[in-house]
Amino acid sequence: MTTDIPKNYLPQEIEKKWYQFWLDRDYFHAKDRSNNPPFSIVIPPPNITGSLHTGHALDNTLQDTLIRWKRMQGYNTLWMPGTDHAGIVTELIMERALVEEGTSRQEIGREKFIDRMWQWKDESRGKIISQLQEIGSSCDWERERFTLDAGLSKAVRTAFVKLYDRGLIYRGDYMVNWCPNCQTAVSDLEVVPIEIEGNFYHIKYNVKNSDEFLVIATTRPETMLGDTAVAVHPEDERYKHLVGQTVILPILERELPIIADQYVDMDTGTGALKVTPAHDLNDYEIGKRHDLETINIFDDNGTLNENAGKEYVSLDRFDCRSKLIKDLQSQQLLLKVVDHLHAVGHHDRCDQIIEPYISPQWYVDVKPLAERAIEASKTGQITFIPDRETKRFHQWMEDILPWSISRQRWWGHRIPIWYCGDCQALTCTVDTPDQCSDCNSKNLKQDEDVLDTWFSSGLWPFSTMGWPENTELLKTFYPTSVLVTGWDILFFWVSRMIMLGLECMGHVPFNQVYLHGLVADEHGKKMSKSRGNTIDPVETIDKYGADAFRFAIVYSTIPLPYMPLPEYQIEAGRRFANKIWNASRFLLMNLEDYDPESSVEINPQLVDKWICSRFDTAVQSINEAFGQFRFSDAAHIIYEFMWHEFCDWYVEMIKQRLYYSDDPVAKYTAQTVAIDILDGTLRLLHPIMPFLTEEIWQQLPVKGESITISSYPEPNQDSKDAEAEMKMRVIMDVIEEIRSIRGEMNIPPSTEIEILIQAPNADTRQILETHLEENMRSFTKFMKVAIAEYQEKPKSAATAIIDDLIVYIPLSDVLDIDEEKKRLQKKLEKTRSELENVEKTLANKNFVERAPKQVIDQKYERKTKLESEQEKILLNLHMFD
RNA sequence: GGGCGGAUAGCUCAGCUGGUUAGAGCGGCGGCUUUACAAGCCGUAGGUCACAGGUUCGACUCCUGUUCCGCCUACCA
Repeated sequence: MTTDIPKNYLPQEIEKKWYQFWLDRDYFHAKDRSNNPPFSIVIPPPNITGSLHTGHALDNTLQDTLIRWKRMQGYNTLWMPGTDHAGIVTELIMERALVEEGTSRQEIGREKFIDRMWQWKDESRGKIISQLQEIGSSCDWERERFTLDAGLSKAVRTAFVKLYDRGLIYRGDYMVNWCPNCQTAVSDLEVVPIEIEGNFYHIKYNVKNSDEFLVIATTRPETMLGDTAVAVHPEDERYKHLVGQTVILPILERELPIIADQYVDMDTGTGALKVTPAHDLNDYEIGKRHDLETINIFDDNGTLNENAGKEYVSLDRFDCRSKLIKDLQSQQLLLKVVDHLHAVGHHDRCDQIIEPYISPQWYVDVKPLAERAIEASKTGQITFIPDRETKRFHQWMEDILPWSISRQRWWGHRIPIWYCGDCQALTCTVDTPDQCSDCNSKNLKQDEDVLDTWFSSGLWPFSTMGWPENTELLKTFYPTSVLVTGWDILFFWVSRMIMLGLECMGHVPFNQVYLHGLVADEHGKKMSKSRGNTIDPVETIDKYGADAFRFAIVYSTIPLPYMPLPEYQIEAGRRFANKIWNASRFLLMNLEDYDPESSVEINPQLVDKWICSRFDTAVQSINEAFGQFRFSDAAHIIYEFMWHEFCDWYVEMIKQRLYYSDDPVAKYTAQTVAIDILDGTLRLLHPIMPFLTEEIWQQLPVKGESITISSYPEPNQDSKDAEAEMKMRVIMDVIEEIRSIRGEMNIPPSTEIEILIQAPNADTRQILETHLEENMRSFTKFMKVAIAEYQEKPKSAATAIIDDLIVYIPLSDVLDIDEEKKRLQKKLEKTRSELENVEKTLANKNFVERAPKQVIDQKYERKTKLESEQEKILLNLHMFD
């Protein structure tokens, strides 16, 4: 047999071709208006930080799968793509580059720095988009957006002004999480507590005009330079008498009041607490209660300022700590140092230790927005999948704190607030004002800060569709259908979109939120660069092909927080692709005389009816699985059907008709059904493996321009054929038993055997007589099959028992009698133990009285079958005696 | 401190609202150059379903408790 179709599937040559084909035909472009129902997803915009990782591949594969599925179902689908400017992270990358060039952002200035950022954005964006295309993402590229685009910037200003006018945005001096490295405030969510092995430094504070002293235990001795009090618990007998007195702060010799406050825990440390209102959130609260002075001892970059005293000014905070410890030691004021394990906040973008720091910042009072968000979830306007995320969402929303939105950075949306140099009034408008809204002065200066990146991404579901204009696109696609993203950004992003969507649009931004797990390695450990267990998507696609990668991803997407994606799974994806390729190759090679236009009436045989029935079951379960976001299940079902039903059984069984049949209708029927099922299976699979399915589909004798816009299979009750499935079960059982004997008896496939079957039941006999022989030829070489109501057992034969059937395979001299005995003995044991269980159950009065009739009937049936089998096995075993 | 999830074959996971013999992928072992596929085909071995109770005629499945593992959240210096 000759063919020009390669023996192995070679994805590299195929993927680019079809992606371009799809783009050229504009298949991914959504219509602004359509009679078809809408289905829309906005992409979680990747940060323009360089390139994509496996997490992105996962996220976008799932979105593409859903979009392609819905597109094929006839929906007007919009997958809105784009990228995020990602403020701080991207700036850090640029700053590193500048340092390498021997300069810095301060040196080149704000304007030039921003220019450089835009250049970087163009490069990075291009790389990201091409990677998204490599994995096959069917985004509507004509609508691609970037968070700093003019349109989106207008949306940001509009949203800001709206919130400001409602009084929900305010500015003030508060204690924030300050990153001395990035020199900006960061949000609570960006601070990750990391356990570190620190120390408790026990420091002696002498009481003024007394011989007494207090011992203070602290993990951060350098902050003592900003101490303005010492606090004890009001009921602490050890210290009660000292309250109201004064201690002398070591080194600076400042006088500090001893105060009593409920906050102090008597059992922690020494029970005496140094109070540094400027550098600790709790101390800040104590300070407010007791009207204490607030002394800031740090500069923006984490070095000590002049308030720290001459000895320490300009030192880095950790150098200061070391020096201070030495100085205290030399003055005998450091009593002891104890190991102490405690959690310290680190900035998740740069890993530096966060400093609590008082500074002027802008805030959104999100409490009222959060209440609406909770309401939207409780009333079912928005649902989370998996359901456990709903609770997480509620908990966080209920305890929400004001959102600090100003960042002391340059790359981002500058806050639309202008300060008047004359009357000090604030002007907040969407369009850049040319005069003060209060006194009309032209002496205006815009706020230097930019907004938190999440502020602009929070508007993404509608800013990308043209808001604040009331566009056709918004009317058609807002609220979007589903948001697909990792559970780790539920608070960062999803929650903000929900709040801002409700506020700006009056509706939730999406009806469903599917939160997938994070990609892990084969041992369930999260993939991370520091662990060195990452998989590079580009390399993976080069090596295995995009479809194999996608299949592995969908197959692995389980509803757990971490999902293993081992390399062997991607290999399995490649093998699956190759299997489909070859099955298709085989069918295509057998279509030389096939005329799809033929008027010949097909005449389906048992296997044809069977595969159609099985296909229908697959169609039904896959549609259900996708509808419930059970991605792994969908992939399993299609894999099982394609490989183990279509390839292993159906294709094998029709070989007879394709190769040897002299009945043209029989052959034509096999071709027609095979092509039909292959066509349907490819369409089922297309959302998961778009390239391979398109390549094959284009070669099939089926009508249509592209599988991408063909229809997705729907369940069809008419295809269900329980009788065909039952009959095929009998045939398959017999074939499997024969194969098992061949395997265990080591009979080479080339050896022809004789098969004798005893089938006392007339119906079963009929099935075997009609269908066995023709369907068995592809599976085993035999010279003769004899089916009868009763068969005399040949002298030395291997025996298989299936229900009331006995299959004999005479093996005159080759039969290993001991092996055969062992085989039967094993089967007997299995049958006997199960039979005992069934008998025990049926002997139980309570069972017979209370169990449903259906279950009881099943048990009786099972019992009959087992008894029949046992009896026959025993009979055959006795023949050896 | 509060909350969530997990514990099933050597590894990673399925097993839905309790009901025949607990499955898959990968791996193991044995056999096949069968003309679609060795990235394949056939056969086969592995599990007292973490532990202890309870509900039930019946529990991997439901309930309670215990032990591990992972995660989220929280201001204990």
